[in-house]
Amino acid sequence: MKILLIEDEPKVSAFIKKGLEEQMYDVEQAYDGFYGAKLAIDNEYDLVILDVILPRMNGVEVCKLIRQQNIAVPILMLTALGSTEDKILGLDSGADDYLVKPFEFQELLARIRALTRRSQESVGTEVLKVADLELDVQKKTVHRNGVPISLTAREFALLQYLLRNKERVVSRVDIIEQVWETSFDTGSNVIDVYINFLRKKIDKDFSPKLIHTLVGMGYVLKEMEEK
Amino acid sequence: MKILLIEDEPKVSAFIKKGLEEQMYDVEQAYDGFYGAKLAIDNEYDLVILDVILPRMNGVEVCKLIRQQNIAVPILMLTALGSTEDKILGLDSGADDYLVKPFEFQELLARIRALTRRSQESVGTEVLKVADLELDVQKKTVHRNGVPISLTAREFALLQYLLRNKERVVSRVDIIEQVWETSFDTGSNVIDVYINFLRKKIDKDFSPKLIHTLVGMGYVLKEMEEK
DNA sequence: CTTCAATGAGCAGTATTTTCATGGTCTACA
DNA sequence: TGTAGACCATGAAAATACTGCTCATTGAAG
Repeated sequence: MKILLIEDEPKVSAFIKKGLEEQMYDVEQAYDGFYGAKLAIDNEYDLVILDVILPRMNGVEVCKLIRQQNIAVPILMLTALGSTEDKILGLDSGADDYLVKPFEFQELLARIRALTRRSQESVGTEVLKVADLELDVQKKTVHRNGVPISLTAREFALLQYLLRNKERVVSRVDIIEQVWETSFDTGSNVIDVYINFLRKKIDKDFSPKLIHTLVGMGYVLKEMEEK
Repeated sequence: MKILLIEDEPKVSAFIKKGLEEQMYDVEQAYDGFYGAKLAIDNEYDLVILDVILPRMNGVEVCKLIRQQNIAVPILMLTALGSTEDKILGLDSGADDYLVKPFEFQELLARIRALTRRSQESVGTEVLKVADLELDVQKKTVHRNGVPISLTAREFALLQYLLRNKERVVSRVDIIEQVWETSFDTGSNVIDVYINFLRKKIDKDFSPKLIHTLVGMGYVLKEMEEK
């Protein structure tokens, strides 16, 4: 569990770091807002603890910047500024929790547990399902009705995307952007071809069919009640 | 945004409810822990606000019970118990935040925003309705009186436009511009034809009729009281 | 060198979109 | 009350767009 601690006061930072490390957290430190933001954006942390009053860039700005980069890491603001106004400012800039100094270390730990609980849950075996089709994201295996099915990397990525959006129609543009990670329209029919591959492997010998075409709209993965 | 408020003190509950409703939240109330837990488990809320001291089942128990059911709804504990020990107990029972009474209402609102931010971000499920007709923008599905109806892309776009302007007369020019995305008047009657297609699929086998012609003006989608 | 994933091109078949022609309905006005 | 003209509904056919699938080529991995 990696935590980024952005706090300019060396003694406070060291104290928190020590306390967290006793709980087996892996702590990295930043001593100013700008560098802290850079670390948060370039690395993957499980939590950011963020002081508000910081040199070079204040905590609220750091928070906004991180969120602007579309990074969803939990952020806990930790500061001496205890007015309701400050709290609102902090929370509305994208922080998930706001704790006022001085605080009891046990409370900080409890709040850290609450914030990191969700991401911990998801670690482990993520299995996507629809009807009798199962896809294990970590193991990279796919089964339909218990029968193992082997897919290529691209096929797997496509199926995974369809599963994450099951019941929802996804357009070719969505697929190209998310699975192929290009938005450049090559006028190609790769997607059609791959949908075809998946159909052969996943739908051909089974029923009900799960991959459906909506002409002019895209594809859906679902058990169809209609038609 | 639906919030479940579990609080036994009627005056406090009413006060919070009123304040939340002013912010356009949809609030349901429970006055004891057992009933509150039942509501939280049987329904889908965007947030649960949970008092700790409650009749029949205390807040910590409620929280544990909800989490045992594998329900990930954000839970905000709101209580007079302000000791660090109480906070830890609350947060570790599965709550996401813990606010001590008395509190400033603005802080509660900010914390609610922080807790609900994530679920809002997630792919919103936008459903347009009129009478017993429902259209899911993402899933691209249409139901009337629970019966699934399949539409082509153009039909869907037209119906979606009518739904977004339900109760309001839209002219042929509006439709051509918004749905066909051309303003060039081709002197064609495509729109009439498509209205006809929609009528067959949506109004033919149902009642009341929803698509109405206003001669010389255009079309409306609404439940007609008159005529 | 062989194998196989990845992709583009082409074409046939199908579904959708649009046009066209016909007939109906409503309204204004003599 | 009758009728012309504007407006609308609808079936069918034509035009078009879209999709499924095969095949050939490329390029990377082993």
